[in-house]
Formats: sequence, C-alpha cells, structure tokens
Amino acid sequence: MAEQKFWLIKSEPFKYSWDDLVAEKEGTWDGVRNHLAKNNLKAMNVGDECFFYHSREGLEIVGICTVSVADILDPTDETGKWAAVKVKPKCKFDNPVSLKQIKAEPRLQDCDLVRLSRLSVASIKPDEWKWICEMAEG
DNA sequence: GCCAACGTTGGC
DNA sequence: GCCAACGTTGGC
Repeated sequence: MAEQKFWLIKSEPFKYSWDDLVAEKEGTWDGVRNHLAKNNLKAMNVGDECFFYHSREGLEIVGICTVSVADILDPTDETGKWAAVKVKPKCKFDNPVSLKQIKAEPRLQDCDLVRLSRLSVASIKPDEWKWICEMAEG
C-alpha cells in the first residue's frame, strides 16, 4: 500500500453536490480538462482522502471522501486521454470550512486552493489537512 | 453579472 | 517556438 495522500476536489453543487455523492454512495469524479488536475488525479491511490469542496456556490469544504477506485478513464471523454477516480463519502463536516476561513488562516496561505484557485484537483499537505480538519471540528 | 486568472488555440 | 486572441473557470 502506497503512502496515503490528501487532496481537495471541487464540484459545483448544482452539478454534483456532496448530497448527490452521499445519495449515490459512490461517485465517479470526472470531467477534468486540465493537465495539472489530471496529473493529480493520476497520482491518487485507493484509500487517499479528499476534501469535497463546493465551488461557485457555497464556497466551502463540506466533507471528506475516500478514493475507492483510482486512475480510471474519464467516461465523459471520447478521446480517452483524461483520467477520473471514484470516491465514496466518508464523513460530513459539522462545521464546513469556507474559503474565507481558509484565506484568513495564515498557515493556509500557501495551499493550492488559495494559490491556484481555478485548479479543480488540488493536493493538500498533511499539515494543511490537519489544520482544516481542526477548523471543521470547530 | 463582472472581472481576473489561467489554459488553449492559431497565426506567424 | 513565440505571443496575441479567445474561451472558461471561479470568486466576488
């Protein structure tokens, strides 16, 4: 088993929300059309944990999901060039962590979510993961 | 709805 | 291979 890594995946809630994922039990996280995001996707392993972030609406991390299937082909992509993963919901945050809170936290100024706001799959350092989890617990 | 940031495309 | 134009994303 490879070392566990941490990620943040973004989804627009009106397109595919946390509740949709919970309802389905397992969701395919596809539609990535960005090379850096694709590289991150391909670096995911089964068992890695991901923050689930609502973009455009909500603007907060709403919960944690676990990678259940790694490195599959994006079913929405005809060219076969793009990657996807499957994820399962793990837990929902009691207190969702908003982008505002993250930007207000000096230790998180350096994270991919702040620096590369348009990246839909960002990697999270273990420290950053821990801090955000602490914020979610209130 | 606006605008900034970024990626992609296409002309040269 | 460079760079301007354009499209898309996402925060505000």
